[in-house]
This record gives sequence, structure tokens and C-alpha cells, in this order.
Amino acid sequence: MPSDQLSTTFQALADPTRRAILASLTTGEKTVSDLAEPFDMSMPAITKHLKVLEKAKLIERSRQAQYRPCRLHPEPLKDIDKWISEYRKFWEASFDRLEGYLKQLQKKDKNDG
Amino acid sequence: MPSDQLSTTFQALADPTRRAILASLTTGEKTVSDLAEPFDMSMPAITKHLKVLEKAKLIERSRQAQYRPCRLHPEPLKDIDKWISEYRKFWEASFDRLEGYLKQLQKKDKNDG
DNA sequence: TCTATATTTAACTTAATGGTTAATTAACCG
DNA sequence: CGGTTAATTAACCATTAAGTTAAATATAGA
Repeated sequence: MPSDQLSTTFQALADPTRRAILASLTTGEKTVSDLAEPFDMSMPAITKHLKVLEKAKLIERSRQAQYRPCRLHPEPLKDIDKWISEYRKFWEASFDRLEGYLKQLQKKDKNDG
Repeated sequence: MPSDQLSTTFQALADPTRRAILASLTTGEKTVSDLAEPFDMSMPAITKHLKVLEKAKLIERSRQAQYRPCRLHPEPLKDIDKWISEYRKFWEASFDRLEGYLKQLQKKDKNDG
């Protein structure tokens, strides 16, 4: 199991339930039960998903009475974004090399002008 | 095993060997042996990584004599980029601002509900 | 045709994932 | 205290993942 941070982050995101949990947290802090509610899945399964997200530092947790609220911690996504930005030029270039070339030129024009 | 496209793509990227292979392909088409060379890993292991990348449509393959050259197919990265862009505002906001923003959202939620 | 090179497939091992149910811990409340 | 709710832990199961070695396939070229 690769234990580098980027791999851990990608791995955490490679599950639709976990991505849905993150999406749910974009509207604010949620309890585990809140997060579990939309899924046809046992609580322990959700707990495990939360552990994966927590290890990947994509969420943070606190305590309020008997609740363990979760909140979004988006920082690791920066690294994903940075990694992927290295590839942007490859998908921005069209399949047709000429088109890609012209697009590149246009960009250059914009930047220069 | 989640079989949706986004999960498959994230999963394929969740391995440093596979990301290194993609990086290697940014300088052009490569044979399997070329790609394997930097790694202390058997050829079949590389073949498996290539299959993962191919299923994720992150590479494409052809045939030239006894070689099976690989080339980068960056399109699926667009979807990752699109997904992640929804979160950009969350890491661009400072920690304090984010906290405040989320609290406000929570209040709104309560008022609305 | 025979041999060397490039790559894949098969079979196997080990460990990690993603889920389950049952039991446990923690905190609140009457 | 005793009961209820919230969440985690434990133990287990099935599947997938990542690697191995050994054998098979495909092509080139003498």
C-alpha cells in the first residue's frame, strides 16, 4: 500500500460514498448520523469511511456531547489540483495537433496582450 | 467495488508507480520496457499497472512490431479537474473565513428548515 | 525454422477494502 | 441509577489489489 500523501488522498476520493460525504460537508458541519442518513449502509460502514477521510486529512472531527461532528478540511485537494494542473496542457491540446497548436498560440496572445 | 468512472480514475491515480508512468508519458509514446525501466519491479507488475491505466482510459495502446507502445490519454483528468473545482472555493477561503462561511450556512439551514 | 526480444497470461500469495452483525463506550436525561 | 441515543470497536467475510515466478504468445531477424 503506497503511503505517500497524494496516493492516500486519491485513494480516499476513489469511492462515491466518500465523495458524497465530502459534498455533504460543503454545506457545513454534520454529525455521523446526519452523514449516514442518505446511504443504505450500516453506521459502522460510515464510521470506516470517515476514518479513511480523516486519515487523508480531508475531514476534521470534534466532540459535542455525544456527537462527533465532522467538517470539511479541503487542503489536501490543493495537492491534487496542483498535480493535475501539470496535465492541463495535455487535455487542452485537441486530439488534432494543429487545433491544439492554434489554441496554445491564442492563449499566448492573450497573455502577451 | 465502485465502478463509476470518477472512482475508477481516482483509483488509478492512487498509486505512485502509475502516476510516474503517466508523467513519463508526457514526453511522448513509450514502450512497456521503457516505462518499466525506472522501477524495481517485474514486468508483469508493470503490465498490470498499464491495464489499470488503460481501463481508466488514462492511456491508449497500439502495436508496433513486438512492441505495444503506450501514450497518454488525459481526457479523464478533465472530470477530476471539474470535480475538484467545486471545492476550490473552500481551500481558497482562509481557514477563519471558511469557518465563518460554514457557520453562516448552518444558520441559514436552520432558518430555512 | 530457430532463436532472441517484448509482452502478456496464469497461478499464486499477501494484504487491504468495504461491507456485515453484535457488543461496547460515551453522554444525555428522566 | 437506568434507559436511550450516538458512535465506535471487534470479529468476521468476500472481493480486490499489488506483487511474485514461471510459462505462453507474438514478432523480428539470421
